[in-house]
Amino acid sequence: MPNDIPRTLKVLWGLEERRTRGPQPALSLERIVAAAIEIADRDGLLALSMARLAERLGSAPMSLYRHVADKDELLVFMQDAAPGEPPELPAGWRAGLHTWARALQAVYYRHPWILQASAGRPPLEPGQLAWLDRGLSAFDGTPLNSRERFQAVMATLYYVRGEAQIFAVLLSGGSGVPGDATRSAGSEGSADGFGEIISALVTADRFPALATVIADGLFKVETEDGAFDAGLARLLDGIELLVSTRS
Amino acid sequence: MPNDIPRTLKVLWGLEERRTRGPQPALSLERIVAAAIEIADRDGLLALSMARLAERLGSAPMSLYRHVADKDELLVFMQDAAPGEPPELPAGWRAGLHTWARALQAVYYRHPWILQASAGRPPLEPGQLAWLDRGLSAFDGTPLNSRERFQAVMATLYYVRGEAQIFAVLLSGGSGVPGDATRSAGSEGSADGFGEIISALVTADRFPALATVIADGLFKVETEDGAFDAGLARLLDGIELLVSTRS
DNA sequence: TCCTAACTGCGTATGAGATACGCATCGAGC
DNA sequence: GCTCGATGCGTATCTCATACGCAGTTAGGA
Repeated sequence: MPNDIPRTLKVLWGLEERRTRGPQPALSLERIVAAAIEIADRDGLLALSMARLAERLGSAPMSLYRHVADKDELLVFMQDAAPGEPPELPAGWRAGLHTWARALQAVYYRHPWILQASAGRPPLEPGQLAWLDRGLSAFDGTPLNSRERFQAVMATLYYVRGEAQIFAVLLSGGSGVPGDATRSAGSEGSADGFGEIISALVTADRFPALATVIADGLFKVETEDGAFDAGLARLLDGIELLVSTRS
Repeated sequence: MPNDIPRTLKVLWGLEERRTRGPQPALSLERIVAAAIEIADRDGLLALSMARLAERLGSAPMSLYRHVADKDELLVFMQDAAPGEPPELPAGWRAGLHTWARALQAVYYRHPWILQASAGRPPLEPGQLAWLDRGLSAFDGTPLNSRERFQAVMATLYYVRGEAQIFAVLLSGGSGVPGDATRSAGSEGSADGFGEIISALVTADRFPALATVIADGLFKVETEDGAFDAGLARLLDGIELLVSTRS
């Protein structure tokens, strides 16, 4: 059964034995992954090439391949390491899940490339699963059954990822589109400009419902933080309804 | 004001005038985009190169650049066109939003590459906005205000995208990870294998909450369809609570 | 009617990037 | 000291996106 486990996961879970033969390694998986995360954080995933990474580490490009099968594997390692330890959760499932969601959001805002790199499959890396476990733990002592807990946490995960996918790069200073200036000089990251563009394009005859919403000034009043919590509150309300049904 | 609008958007919104001088175009933006979507659907985003695309169209690679500024622009055009028209919604905001979510899910399952390609910014393309508008229209006649409607629809969008990002490639037949066989011969796409791998790796001492959930057989019993609706129901319940508060 | 400017298609060339292959070197344990 | 399993890395190959410029095409004005 452990034979079906791909090499990448074996390494992550510490199932691969380390030999102690050759010369003192100048490189290590940890150093490589840390440097790669640094580059991706600062300059985006596109800026992360094996050559640039090697340069940062003071080694030759091909040396990296002694520690990493290929670039895809490196990306998996990065995604495993970048989130770090999940936070301690306060008592009460709702407060706990909210804290969890916020912490996860912070992860994605700090490492927006995770959302571009993530594979189309359930999480299997220990780093990811630690967060999932922590999220599930919010429901300890709750009448929800396993399936309900899992669905609640996954729904929250989806919400956080969806929000971050749209706003993370934007608000943490990356290049959106307006003007295309690859980092607008003045306001370090904001969703302004989108309001203007969208207002100029959306007309009531073609998009009536949207035009109304825009006319009400959606893109000006609220901070994205407020919007995040407001949308999340709907989901938590729904979960609360289920919890009280089971009680 | 329309000056701040990047060329890509101008083309999409039909704001760019077409000249009528030169020879009969053998290529057209529509043909290019359609062929590109076809390739990405069938073989994945990685298989979409300008060379392969040109070959499919029976032209030379550089010819494409007469119609598309660069590959990024092509991806934006593809994302605008692929979803097609949003569905008509049944009466009642809840039924409407549910129908909308399902249709959107189908879009992502049919075109999983959209989620890999999507830019980190609010949607500005007419194709995307048509869907957003349709989603918002579900709340016509409802006591919710603009902000509440918008947040409800965005939350639903996040949910759908999050779910699809994990399961779309998987269930529509792409390569997940287990075995790495780039398309397991037998069962055309399924989440099996993940259950086995995850059970083998997750231990109660390290991930207690997760281990319990897994022990209860999460990865076997339910169809992903059922799970999708169940999680979505939580969100809709929460929205319903808000609606009834406002009534 | 013919000329020309605005287009179109595309051949060639460049430069980035991932990575296969094989050599030279190192050092723990026999 | 020898040896075998590492390690670092130079070189070479292949895939890609895309800049540049030439050549053919045609609508509309002279």
